Amino acid sequence: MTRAEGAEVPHDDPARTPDRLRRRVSRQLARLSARSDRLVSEGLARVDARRWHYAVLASLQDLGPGSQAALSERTGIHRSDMVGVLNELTERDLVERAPDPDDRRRNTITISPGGRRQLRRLDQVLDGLDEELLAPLGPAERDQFLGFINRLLDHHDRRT
Amino acid sequence: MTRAEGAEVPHDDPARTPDRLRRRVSRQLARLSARSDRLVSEGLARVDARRWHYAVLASLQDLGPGSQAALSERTGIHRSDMVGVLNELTERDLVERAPDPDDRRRNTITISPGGRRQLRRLDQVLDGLDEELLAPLGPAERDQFLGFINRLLDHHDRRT
DNA sequence: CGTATTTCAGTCGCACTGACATTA
DNA sequence: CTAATGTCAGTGGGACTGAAATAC
Repeated sequence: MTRAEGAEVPHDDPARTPDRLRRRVSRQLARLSARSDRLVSEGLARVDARRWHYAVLASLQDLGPGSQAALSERTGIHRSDMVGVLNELTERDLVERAPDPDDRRRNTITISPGGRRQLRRLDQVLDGLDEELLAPLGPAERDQFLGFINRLLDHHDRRT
Repeated sequence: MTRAEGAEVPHDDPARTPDRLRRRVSRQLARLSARSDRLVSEGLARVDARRWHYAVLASLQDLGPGSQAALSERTGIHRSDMVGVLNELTERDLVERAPDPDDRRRNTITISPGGRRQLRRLDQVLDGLDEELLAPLGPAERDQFLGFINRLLDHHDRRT
């Protein structure tokens, strides 16, 4: 089905040539992600949300309130982007941002009832979008695919 | 191993809660792609290249010369971005851009000997980067992973 | 005329860097 | 003092839109 490992084919050998770009994982991954991002961005925009909103709301719902730095850690959203995201979420009354009395450098972020409602909505929207994204794969394949991604992600996360 | 299909778990059910973000394929895909992109961008920058350069050079090498529109079609790079990429490639003497005598709207782009050399170099660099990206996966798993990506990509390409 | 090609200017979401003031 | 926190300004690559000029 595919070339054997370590076949030592030179990079200008016609044998590798016909699908050079198709076999470049990093490239195909980037292209797939771009399509996925567009799908998701459009879907979320229809309910006045962005990808970052979902990550923050889900983190607050599942792991409870936290400082901006803690949310940054949990979601992988950069500290300097978090402020803008929280501005948007507070504007929409989906979270509350209150000064932490125990450490006056910090804000404590809490999800609101409206935020919980929006999170349920976003989960439904994203269920549909993930379904659309993964349409060609069967249930077991989807689990494998997600498993591969998470293994790679874990591996590269532990290298920070 | 994972939840059964169609289990109808509500989005606020604690049973789905612990790894909500980890199970969102579109999100994990985007995060993995971001890490991959960074890896690749840094690696290519060390040899004065970008991702787009590789796609164009490989397409020229494997499928022969073509107009900018044709290259756009082959690589998936937007027509309006192609001009900038080709400016960079001609600056480095990796391709030649000549007016097409048969259709004076078009430029015919040809890879140069230097371009072929650079392509071989980029293939080596990218082999190393893909190896680093996929380090946790065995050979068969890598093939599966790439297979999944390409199936999804094909499916969504045929829907344009 | 409508259409295709190249080019330019600008937008957008995401990820990131560097700096700063405040507080621990 | 150093370190952490929130904030702000700015950068950068990638993907996109819209429009103009030219040639078919």
